[in-house]
Amino acid sequence: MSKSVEAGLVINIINMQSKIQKRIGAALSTHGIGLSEYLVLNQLYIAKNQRMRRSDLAEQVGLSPSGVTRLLNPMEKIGLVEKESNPRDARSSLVSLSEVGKKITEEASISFEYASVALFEPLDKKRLSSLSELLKTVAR
Amino acid sequence: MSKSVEAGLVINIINMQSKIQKRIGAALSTHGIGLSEYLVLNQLYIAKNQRMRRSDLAEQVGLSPSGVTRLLNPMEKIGLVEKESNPRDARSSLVSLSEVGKKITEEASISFEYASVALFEPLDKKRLSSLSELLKTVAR
DNA sequence: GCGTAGTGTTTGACTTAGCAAATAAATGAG
DNA sequence: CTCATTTATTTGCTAAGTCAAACACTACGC
Repeated sequence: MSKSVEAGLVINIINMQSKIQKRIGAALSTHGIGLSEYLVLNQLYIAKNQRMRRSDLAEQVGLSPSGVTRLLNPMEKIGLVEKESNPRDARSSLVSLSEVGKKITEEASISFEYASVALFEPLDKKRLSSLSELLKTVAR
Repeated sequence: MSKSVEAGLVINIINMQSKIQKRIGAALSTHGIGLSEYLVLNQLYIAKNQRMRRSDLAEQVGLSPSGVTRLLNPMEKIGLVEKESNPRDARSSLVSLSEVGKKITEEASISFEYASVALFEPLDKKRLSSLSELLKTVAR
């Protein structure tokens, strides 16, 4: 029973993810956040007005809505993000990046960058952008 | 603050992983197993004598040793794998694939294949093998 | 307007997995 | 041989995240 290229790819991506989790997780832990927290912060950082609806956030970072609620609660408590009520629709509350959150995101991004570069060290620039291109076409 | 190619790649791989988890997880659930369980079964399937030490299994599938213990317990209970004592070293017990486990693995592999192929549908054969090649060089 | 269907978020119960400590056995120095 | 060290596994506790139900609000058909 020999495997298709696709199945091998899936296995390799799973392996990469577990490497990412370990290495990048370790890098981010020096800023007191985990990988999911970073993804949320980063998403808010690049959002218009640094403000988003929780369900959109869930969508973007690949978590369930309840996962976002549970993740955000402690982040609010330590002041990384702020909850704002939505004047347009009282069901959904908006989350925004606080000044502190913005600063932490910028600092954490540097670690994220370094760790990412280290992960792909074995590839030269050309292969790197080729890999990036290919993944981009399947990732979304 | 614009991101490096590497950082973008990491984000894309995380996105892929979450897609994989959802799609392949759904495909495997029809066989009553999850993704981690499949990875373990598959690893045993291709192992010499379809038999491995638990710590090697942990290594291969990217789990902690305790994770393997907890994953394997119910799998033993339903007869997918069997625990054997190791005559060479009584500390480590061997895990082997049962006949039932072998059958389930073969069936689940078909679903895994289909789901994997579907995930990479947007890529033609050439890009596919190119992606595979590139990932292989960084994954291990 | 008013009730029913739909949308966004939170909560309760559960699952999966990790880390560190405990346990159990092998190995090596003397 | 025996004690100390190292190696393999399991267990207690905890964290992170899921699903389904509950809750809160909006919007639409009549």
